[in-house]
Amino acid sequence: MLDIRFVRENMPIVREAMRNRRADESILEGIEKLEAERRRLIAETDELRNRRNTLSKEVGKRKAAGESGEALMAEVRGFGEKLSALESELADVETKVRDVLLMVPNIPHESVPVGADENDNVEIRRWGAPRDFSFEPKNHWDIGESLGILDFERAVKIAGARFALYKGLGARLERSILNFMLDVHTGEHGYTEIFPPIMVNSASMTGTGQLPKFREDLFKIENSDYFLIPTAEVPVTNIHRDEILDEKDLPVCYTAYTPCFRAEAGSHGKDTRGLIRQHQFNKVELVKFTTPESSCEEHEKLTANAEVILQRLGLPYRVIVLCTGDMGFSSAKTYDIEVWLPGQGRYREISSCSNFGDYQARRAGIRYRPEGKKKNELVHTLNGSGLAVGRTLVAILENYQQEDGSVIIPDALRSYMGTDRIAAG
RNA sequence: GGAGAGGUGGCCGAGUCGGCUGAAGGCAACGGUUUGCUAAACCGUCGUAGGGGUAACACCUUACCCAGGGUUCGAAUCCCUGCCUCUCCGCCA
Repeated sequence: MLDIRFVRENMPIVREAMRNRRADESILEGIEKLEAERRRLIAETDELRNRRNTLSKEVGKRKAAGESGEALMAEVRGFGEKLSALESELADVETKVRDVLLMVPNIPHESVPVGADENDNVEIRRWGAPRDFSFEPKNHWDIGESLGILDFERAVKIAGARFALYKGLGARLERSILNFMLDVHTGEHGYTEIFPPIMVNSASMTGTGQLPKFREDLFKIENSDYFLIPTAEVPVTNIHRDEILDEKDLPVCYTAYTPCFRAEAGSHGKDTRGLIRQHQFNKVELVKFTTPESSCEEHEKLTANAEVILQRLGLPYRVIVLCTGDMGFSSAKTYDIEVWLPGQGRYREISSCSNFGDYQARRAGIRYRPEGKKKNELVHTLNGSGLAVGRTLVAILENYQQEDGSVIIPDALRSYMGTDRIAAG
């Protein structure tokens, strides 16, 4: 959420940001009047309350002095109605202002390229070279099924479309990948491991920005206020909701493995086969809380931390910066890491690393005490996948497939797998 | 699931029969004095948010003692509902 004061004083900037994002500017209609009204009502109610409080104290004094406060009491009695009318009017206006603010996306960082859609994203760098195949590379679902390590048909029977069943070395590969990732991030990159609840309440979903705007993307548990998390970002960022952190503890860096659940509303027909787009998938997430001064630097580091995983696994990838039109709602700047998939002959997203600035922190009330200053300030929050586990498995199957149908296990995973190859039979 | 107890500032903890309590006291923290250094002692500061105000401070004011309602001239203090925590019993992994 943006600061109402910032919005009020910088309307042109806000409007331009929304235009650049292809967001619907019309929700800003009337916000200035509402905000002026809000402040007018605050002044009015405060004034009335002040008079009431003063007179009520006077009643107390008179009673203590043995006099009757009846006359005053009668006078103040009349305040009640006026006051509650004003209060409900104010509450109403405040809700309206807040509702608008919750629908306004973050302002893109100045370094973000302006663009309409994914075609305007800008590639920053590439690592590794796609391998030359002496045969026609297969896609991962064919590889997985013929090796007997992925079973999509039975997953449909058990749950439905967009679910997968991993079996034998397939299940083990998934587990190996996520353990490897966690070991690298905790052991080498200094992140603290978290294993959070994977169902959260609506306050947490609002804190990180999934609610109210993206409800249809979430799975909701019936007869409760619980939602299945779409990413560990939600529970992990909300660890410090409504807290004030010490500057000396910053940056706070967490990594968490969790299953993630997404309704994938509006993506009918996209990636219907294979593991790319599932209702349930595993992800290792990286989350940071930093000072405003260091958030850009920490963003680069976080992205680099995710890249290391691909490098260790020998998977070619590229990093792109999302343009204004393709960025997520709460993000100020996002790098996507895309891994090369020979089966598809193109790069596919495997990680998305975002700097949210103070946008989530304001919603979620996450602040810190700057050393030497009196005033608390909002932290900056960042997160990124480090990485999506299922898609990493896809990339390994496709990049390391052999002509005989077997798959070589990358060196980094062999100790986890207990084998160097997955072969049929 | 049954029966009790409770939710106060960064932490601990007091708040009498509702008024002068934004909240005693302690700890921690910060600034200072003292000290050969450390420790100790002493003095002071020390919640958050909104609005007004200021060049910026100062300052004024409102709200907040789990949340939401209610009673009252006036509520941390009384009543109701919800959420959460703890203890005991039962049950289950």
